[in-house]
Amino acid sequence: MKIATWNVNSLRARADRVEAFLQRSDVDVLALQETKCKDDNFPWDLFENSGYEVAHYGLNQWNGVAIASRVGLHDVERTFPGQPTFGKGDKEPEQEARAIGATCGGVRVWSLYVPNGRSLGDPHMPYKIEWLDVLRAQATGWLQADPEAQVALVGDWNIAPRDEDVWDIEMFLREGYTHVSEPERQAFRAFEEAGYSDVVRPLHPGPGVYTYWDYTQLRFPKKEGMRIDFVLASPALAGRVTGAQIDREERKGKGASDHAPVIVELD
DNA sequence: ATGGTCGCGAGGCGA
Repeated sequence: MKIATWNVNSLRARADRVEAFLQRSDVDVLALQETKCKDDNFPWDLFENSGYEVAHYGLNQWNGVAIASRVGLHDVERTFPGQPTFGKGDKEPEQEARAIGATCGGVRVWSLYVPNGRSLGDPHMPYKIEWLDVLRAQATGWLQADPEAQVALVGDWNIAPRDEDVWDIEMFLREGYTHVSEPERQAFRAFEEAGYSDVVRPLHPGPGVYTYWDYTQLRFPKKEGMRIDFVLASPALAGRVTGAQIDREERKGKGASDHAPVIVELD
C-alpha cells in the first residue's frame, strides 16, 4: 500500500498534474492540502475517472483539504475534535478547512494543513501553536485508546523541525523567520514524544532534502528549499514502512505547485 | 532596481 501527501496550491490549477500523478505514482491514498475551493467547484470527476473515491473539506478560496482513496474511504471527519478557530479582528471566530480524516485500507489518515503563523508576533502564531497542541492531545488519546492503532498524520506542517530542514538556518534565525522558532519546533517534537514518527527522514536524511521551494528568488533551481511536509506515523504504522519518496520532479516545469508530493510505501 | 512568483478573483491578500 502507498500513501502520499501533497500541498497542491489550488486543485483546479493543478488538475492535469494531479491526474498524471495518480496515473504514474500508483498511490492508494492521496492526501491533498490547499485545494483552494469549495465543494461546488471541486473536480470530482478527476478522481472518479482515475478510480478513486474522494472526500473534501473546503469552505472558500483559502485552505481546503481532501483525501482520495482506492482502498476504501470510511468514517470521514471534517475538522478534528476541538480544532481551534481563528477570530479575524472583532468578527466571530471561524473554523478553517485545515483537517479531514478518513479510514482507508485500515489506516486512519488525516490530511492536515497546519496554520502558517505568518510572523512571530502575529496573532496567527499562537493560533498555530494551539492548533498543534489540540491535535497532539487528540492524537495522543487515539494511541492511549489503542496502542496498535494505525494512524497517519500527513500534510503541510509549516514547520522545519531541524536546522538541516532549511537551506540557510543562520539567515532564518537572524531574520526571525517563522517555521524554525522554538515554540513551533517544540509543538512538532510533542508529536514525536507522543509516539508519532517522521517515517521519511530515516530513508532520506538531509541536509538538502526538501519538500517545498518558494516560487520567488529562483529557490528551486538554486536548491534553496524547506522540508515542511511530513508523514508522521503511529508506532504500528511506522513498523510497516518499506520505502519513501519525495517526488522532486513534480516541482519542475510550468504549472508546478511549490510543494512536492511525499510518498510512503507500506508492506 | 524597494522588485522578484503564484492563485484567487477581479483589488489586494495569503503564502
